[in-house]
Amino acid sequence: MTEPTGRRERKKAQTRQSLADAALELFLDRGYDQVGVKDVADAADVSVTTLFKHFPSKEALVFDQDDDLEAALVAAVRDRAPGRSIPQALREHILLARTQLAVHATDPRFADFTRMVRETPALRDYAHRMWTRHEAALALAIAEAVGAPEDDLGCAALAHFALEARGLILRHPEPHRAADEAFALLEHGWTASHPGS
Amino acid sequence: MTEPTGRRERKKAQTRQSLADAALELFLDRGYDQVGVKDVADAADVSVTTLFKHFPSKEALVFDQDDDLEAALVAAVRDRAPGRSIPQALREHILLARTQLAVHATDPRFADFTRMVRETPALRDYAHRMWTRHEAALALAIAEAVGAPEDDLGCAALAHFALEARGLILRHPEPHRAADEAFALLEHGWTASHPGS
DNA sequence: CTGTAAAAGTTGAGCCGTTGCACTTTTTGA
DNA sequence: TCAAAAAGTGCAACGGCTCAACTTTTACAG
Repeated sequence: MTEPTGRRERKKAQTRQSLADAALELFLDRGYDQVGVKDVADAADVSVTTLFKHFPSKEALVFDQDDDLEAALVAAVRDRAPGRSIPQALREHILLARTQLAVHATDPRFADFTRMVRETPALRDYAHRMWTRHEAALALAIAEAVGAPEDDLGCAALAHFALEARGLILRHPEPHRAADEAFALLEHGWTASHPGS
Repeated sequence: MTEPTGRRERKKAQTRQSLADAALELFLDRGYDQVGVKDVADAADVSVTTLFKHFPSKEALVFDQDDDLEAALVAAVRDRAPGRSIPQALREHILLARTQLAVHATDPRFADFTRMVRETPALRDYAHRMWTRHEAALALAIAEAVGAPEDDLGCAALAHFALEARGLILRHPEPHRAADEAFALLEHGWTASHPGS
């Protein structure tokens, strides 16, 4: 009984799912700021306190756990195609992962969802924090990839800028072009001091 | 009577000052999160409603108006010493302005103040927003300085990264070294596509 | 099975920052 | 002198979030 532990966790997961579903439904329908946590709790037929036992904040109702995010980020650097520079690998990863932290990327209303996140300050900031939280891990991965000391400032700077580039990219009407330009800048600055790819 | 308008504005300014002083005192004494707006209002002998007539939020009690900030930022680019690159000018400006958005830079407890801002998430985020709010203006100033179109992506990227570099710099134990490294990266990436300084 | 104690879940009351409203007082300028 | 503007006040309320207490469910010993 180590993995699919009992019938209890199932109910718990179900309640959690009901909350996430109700929240997405209401938020997309009326707008994030026009829906209170009480509305979500009522729609899922639980109390507000119960809601906060499942999700640490109102914003978290919309995002899934970010555990994989860090691993994927580190892997993008470590397992990059041979000959590909680290900034290039990061540009690619960020453009791809852009659509991956949603609750359900397969939902037909996915476009509405991303628009809501982009236009709601609270959600935008929350998503941004989910990324920057892994800055230290990314800096370490970069340092390992180039054989630099683990607290190397150049690696820390690249990690910082690469993650912050996301904000610039997402709010631009042509994300792909913005990414190219932003990472071209990092690419040149980076290879100047790290000749090896 | 255009400038030192009457005795009324004096009282208003005085009330405002009382609030800022009381807030700083209490925050440094007990810690930002351990003091409620009610405590500050009581200490300044006004009602909570009045407090919010003077300051738009609890965080704003600690920072002065940021009107000059944008002008100084633009000026740092426009009036930089001849031969000095834009990234270099920005590095210098950010290192200098680092200590300038406080209420009273002359206060003997200034070190405690900066430490509090650095360690209190709400204040750290607020200060960060004060900076990034002027990103568009900075991007425009850069574009003008190099004769690029006003929506040039490279200029926007440099503006974005330069302002975001602040976070990296402030949390590092040796801000000066961190600034050198971060802006060296930007410098190389920037001059690669903008040969003229 | 049964009894029991920990764990999980739930609840209502309440804190904190913030806003709106109705009202009094002060200042200003005609 | 009078009226309009502005500053201040108290109160009630809202939204996000937490706490202490209570009820259910599960796990396990006998």
